[in-house]
Amino acid sequence: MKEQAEPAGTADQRREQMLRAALDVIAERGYAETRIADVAERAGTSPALVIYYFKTKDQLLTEAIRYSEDSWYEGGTARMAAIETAAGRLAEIVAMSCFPEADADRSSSLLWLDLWSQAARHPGVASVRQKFDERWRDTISALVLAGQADGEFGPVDAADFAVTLSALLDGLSIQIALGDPVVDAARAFELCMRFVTGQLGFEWEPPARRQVPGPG
Amino acid sequence: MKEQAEPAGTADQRREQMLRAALDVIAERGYAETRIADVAERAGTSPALVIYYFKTKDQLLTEAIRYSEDSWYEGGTARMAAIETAAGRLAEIVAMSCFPEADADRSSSLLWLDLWSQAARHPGVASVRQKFDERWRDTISALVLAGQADGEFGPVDAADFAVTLSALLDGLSIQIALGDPVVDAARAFELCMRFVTGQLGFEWEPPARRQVPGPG
DNA sequence: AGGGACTGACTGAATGTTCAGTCTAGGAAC
DNA sequence: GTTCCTAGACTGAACATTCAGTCAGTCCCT
Repeated sequence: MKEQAEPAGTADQRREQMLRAALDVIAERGYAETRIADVAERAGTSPALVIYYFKTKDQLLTEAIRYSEDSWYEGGTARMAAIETAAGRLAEIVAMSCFPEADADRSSSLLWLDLWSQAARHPGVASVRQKFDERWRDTISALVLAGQADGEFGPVDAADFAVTLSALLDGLSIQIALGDPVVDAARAFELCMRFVTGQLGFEWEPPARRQVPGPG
Repeated sequence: MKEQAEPAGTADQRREQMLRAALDVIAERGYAETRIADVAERAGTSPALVIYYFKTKDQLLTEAIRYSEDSWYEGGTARMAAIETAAGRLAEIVAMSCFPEADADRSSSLLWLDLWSQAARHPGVASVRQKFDERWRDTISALVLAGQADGEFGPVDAADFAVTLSALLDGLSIQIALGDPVVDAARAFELCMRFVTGQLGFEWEPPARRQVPGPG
């Protein structure tokens, strides 16, 4: 038995280890600049083994992105399930996009920029994004319908609202990810919540559990 | 004398010709996959000449992006100058983002995806984006103030509105650029105008000059 | 003649992928 | 219990290609 950095474990663990390593490197160097050798080094193995698990570099990176998006989404929905009101869950959705560093996988927003630009040319990445966006909009839409059924929200077209809100969140994420001096996470959150409450016609007070920027 | 595709002309013309060629290639292959040889071929010259004009590949691509953004912005503002009402000018702003193909430089929205992802790592590109966004938000903000002075628009914080609208436009541009089946240009335009009119409190009727999708 | 525009032929480094094996665990045969 | 065998995990060393950037020199205009 040889002692590696990690006990190596099963093949599935190895795969996941490599996916995480790939995400680390993508966050640091960007999708296009990520080399197999980097991923291998980060995972404590050789480039050959990386190719052994994922046939090509493209496949590795595409799977890594899917992995990241899935765990980001799952983490969020798990957190949402613990919230009582539809308004609170909607606030959580907005917070997920505005405060990415609060998540287990930090720097998901930087990853999105690469996801979008790669989706333009790589069909594999495009389908990841497509499914991800669809799921995301469906989540918002279902949440609106639930809130309307409860009488929390006013009447708006749920599908239209979902498209608009997700676009707004994407746009704000860009500014946050790129560190725009005018649009930091706190302001993005506030502006977004203002839009949401205005559209759906409800008042929102911070649940005092999650830290929210004080009044300006 | 050998006949090239173009008579070559002055050095400045050559530069611009190369910048245009670079934009063509970036649109086709993406920023990261763009090779000097591609640009040279498209411009009808040799790779060596491209390096002769732009010292490095980075410089070529960065300048190309700046060139594209500038001409997109200038084209838009020129068109806006011909519009009487603030509401009409605001509609033009929204249209600029939603119908990029109508512009001289098509496919500017695909370029944005690369711009954002490259801005995350390349300081040169980052500053292009930074200045571009600032100018864009200032334009919106000034327009809102003008409309308020004319009594066309209701009272909203111009700066907040500019941040929100520009983010919304960015987000919708992503969907349009990537050909999302749920969000085409017409729907994006309609949703965006609904947001704008709702926030600023004015009615908007298509000026009948620019083609706008008829009612559903 | 001289200088700027321009080129073909190179080079050197980077890097994805292949390949020919090595090592280990575990099961079957005896 | 020992031996043999196999499949899968894993590796070091190469291979093949791609591509940015260099250079020595040519052509043309003034």
